[in-house]
Amino acid sequence: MTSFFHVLNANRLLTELPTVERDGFMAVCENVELSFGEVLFQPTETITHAYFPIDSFISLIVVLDSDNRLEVAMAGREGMLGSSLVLGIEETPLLALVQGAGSALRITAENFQQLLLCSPVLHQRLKRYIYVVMKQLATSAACNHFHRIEGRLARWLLMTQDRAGSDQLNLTHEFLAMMLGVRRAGITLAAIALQARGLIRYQRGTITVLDRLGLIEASCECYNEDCALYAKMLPVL
Amino acid sequence: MTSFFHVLNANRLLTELPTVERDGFMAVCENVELSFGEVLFQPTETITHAYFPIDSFISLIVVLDSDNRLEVAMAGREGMLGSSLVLGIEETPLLALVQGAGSALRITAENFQQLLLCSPVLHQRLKRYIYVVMKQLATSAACNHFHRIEGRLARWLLMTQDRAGSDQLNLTHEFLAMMLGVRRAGITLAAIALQARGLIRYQRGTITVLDRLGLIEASCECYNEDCALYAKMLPVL
DNA sequence: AGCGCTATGTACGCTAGCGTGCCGACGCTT
DNA sequence: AAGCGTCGGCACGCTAGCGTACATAGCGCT
Repeated sequence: MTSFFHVLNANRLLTELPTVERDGFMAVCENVELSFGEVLFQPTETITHAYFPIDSFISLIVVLDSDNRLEVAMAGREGMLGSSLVLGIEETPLLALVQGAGSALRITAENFQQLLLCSPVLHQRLKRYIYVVMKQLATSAACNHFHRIEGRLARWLLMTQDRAGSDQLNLTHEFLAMMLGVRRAGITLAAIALQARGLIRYQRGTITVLDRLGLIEASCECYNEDCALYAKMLPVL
Repeated sequence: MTSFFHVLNANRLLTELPTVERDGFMAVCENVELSFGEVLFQPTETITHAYFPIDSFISLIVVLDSDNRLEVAMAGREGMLGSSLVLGIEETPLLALVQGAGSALRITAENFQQLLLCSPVLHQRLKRYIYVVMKQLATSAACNHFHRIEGRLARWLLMTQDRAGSDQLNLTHEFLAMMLGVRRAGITLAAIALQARGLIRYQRGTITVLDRLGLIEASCECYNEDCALYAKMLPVL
């Protein structure tokens, strides 16, 4: 197995493709480094590229107005950005903000859409991915409405940990407040509660997950359901 | 802003198709009557049919658990049910509840997926529809989180009015409470406020829209944005 | 060592909405 | 005309979370 293949292998949507499809993809993609805070897409902007994160991850955020924004989805190595290209639409409804620096494979919108025409396996897999995202969006709507900050915070930390592949996350309360659409002080209280239960430890912009199972326990059910849905629709082959 | 429904008496996704595609569709679809309260899909159930409402409309509801449910989308003659079939997935994530009785065109999952293979115009239009739904799901998440009951109620009444094609809606506060994921008493207060402003009138299970423009004024911006998005992505040809 | 920026802790009063329960009014049935 | 089930009005205390403000504490920089 070549190291190049290993890199490709790192995005879960691209694993185990037929050789011809993989080669086709590799021929037209490029490796890019994404840095924290980078904005890949602005809402309603035309998409020029699709991204397949390898060890980076990106938050997808609804911007209602300048005061009200809310993260509704996240894409790491299990997903992609620019999925609306799969539907033949060259615009994105959401703000895409790089939340974990790292690398990603990038492909131009045009090449990507060409490629899909002769990559039925990939195409089908990406349609399944869109279905997963739709269900997650719907669940998010209910979760944000009904669940308490503490449970939502726990869920968010778990999702981030999965994508960062590390116990240690660089996050401020301020940033978390923006993601969850709540006050910074609200995050502080929830974080104190989680820390008091020994589930996390944090200091000045770094949060460490100490007890992953306990955190799952503390999170709302939505975390487990998200995982189960992904596993069902996009199993590791 | 005017609503985008009043002109047509057929399903808007099916209008202005090339003759070949329309004939193909008509050959395999059937007309069905949907009655209030009927459940067309249960979450995670296998979909057997796609529906294209004509003068009926259907609520799509996330069921978190027995206490917590929330409407996240609505499909009337501007949309369809079973859009995941367009993605090649034969299951639905949401509860589909008939909210306005009436007729719809129905087509079996198998026929539908066959048909799409030789109906490029329809296929493309339905992919655009999925994009619209995705954006609406994302916006809903933020709207339900940030906006007050009164504004959300106004928005919901407008959306329902558009799809019912009538000023008079048969709705109880109880039902509205379930849709918006709030208390019945919360709806009563919001409804009193809207009535006091002369925007609606209601009485024992019937709500009449008196001042549509005023109601738009009272609703959150999400209503206008939904309309604008649909108009942009799926214009009348 | 001291400065200053930023992250976090905390406290204040306030509001929206919750859960609940009760009552009256409407209107359908008999 | 009476009875009854459903619908809507309302009131109670309660909670989560808001907006705001200010204080402390860690950390990099000079």
